[in-house]
Amino acid sequence: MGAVQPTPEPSGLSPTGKVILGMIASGKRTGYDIKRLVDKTTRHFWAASYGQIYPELKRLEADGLISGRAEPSGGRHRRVFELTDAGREALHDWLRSDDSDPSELRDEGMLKLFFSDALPERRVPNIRAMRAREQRKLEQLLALQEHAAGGAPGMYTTLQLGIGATRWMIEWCDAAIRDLSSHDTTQE
Amino acid sequence: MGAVQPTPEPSGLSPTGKVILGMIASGKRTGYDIKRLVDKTTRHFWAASYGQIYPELKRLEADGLISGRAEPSGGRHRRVFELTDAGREALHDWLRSDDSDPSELRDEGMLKLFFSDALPERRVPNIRAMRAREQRKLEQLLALQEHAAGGAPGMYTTLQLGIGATRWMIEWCDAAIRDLSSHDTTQE
DNA sequence: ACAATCATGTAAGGGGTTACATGATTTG
DNA sequence: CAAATCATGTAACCCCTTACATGATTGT
Repeated sequence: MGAVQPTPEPSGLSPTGKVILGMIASGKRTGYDIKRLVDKTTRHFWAASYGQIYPELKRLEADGLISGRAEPSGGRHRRVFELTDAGREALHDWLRSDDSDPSELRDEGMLKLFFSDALPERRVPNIRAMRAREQRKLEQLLALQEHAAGGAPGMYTTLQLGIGATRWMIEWCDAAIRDLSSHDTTQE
Repeated sequence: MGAVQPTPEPSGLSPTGKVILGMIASGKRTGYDIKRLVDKTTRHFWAASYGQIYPELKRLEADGLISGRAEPSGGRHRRVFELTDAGREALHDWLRSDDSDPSELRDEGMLKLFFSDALPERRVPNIRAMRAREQRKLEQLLALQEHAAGGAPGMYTTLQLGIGATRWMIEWCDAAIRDLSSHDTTQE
């Protein structure tokens, strides 16, 4: 009864806190820098928006994990953050933890496929649409590849994983389209 | 200025609304049934909780897309829902739409891998932990397979997709562990 | 001059989970 | 008779995105 104790995260870090600490670990960054970096690198498996980033920067600073100082560029408002010792320790603690939240996926194309018995003639078109989305994603990842050529191993490895998984999905779609097209051409 | 108009979904259906209509399309269901079905089938790419399901059932009924009637089993409170004509139409409209929200992934293991340059000795152990999670997921999916043997094509196909993708991930982890273990045994 | 980019921040709302409260029925 | 399962529902939070407000600087 009474107050519900908020399930304490193993690391104490919020989801967005993790990505912020990680991004700041490789150099001083502004909130804006972090957003750009996330969009360019982790976006396909871990997104973040301004509405999360700026408030979380405040919280992390209040908790003593990062420290920011004003570094205006011209007359332009600008706060650059770096890790404190406690922040680096928190990051390492998190990276050392063996348990992670299970990966979460939400895929509307798969849901449509799952329910496609309610409208069987849409099954193949929907798989074609899935394939098109994966193709677009693949192109985006491949575009990042050259930019990330001389990058750190972590970045390189996750990008290769993303590219490989996306290619696998495209091939799966092709195989599924072939299979379904052969033995029910139009009618059941 | 003034009121912010809430970006209207193409189909008008909320995310949870989609899964509810789809689940009810194949037979009359209670909220409890829907939760069980989701956990047994779509959970690995589309989750839903009681806290979403029951309020959404009310909304869908208020919108005339489903209709529920009391069918107590013994003295036990029980409301069974089925699609109205409008509900079936809404489901079909959604299934016919070619655009879907892009698939979203949130994977803490990949984020740790991305930042692993901050603690390189944890790189391989973290991939091993990812592999273990995927292995557990594979076992769950394989367990569903026999239960879903005589199931509808949509269910069968999405399950095969999940199994295939998970297997691909496990193999990727194995290859990555091999590669990383060979050319930096302990030191850089 | 105009547009693009750099830069910070907030308000409102959407969507979600967890934990709890409640109680009947079935199964071992 | 105890435990599991069936069944409904809500309150409290958490996390997140979108859209907006604001303004300086840089590039064309």
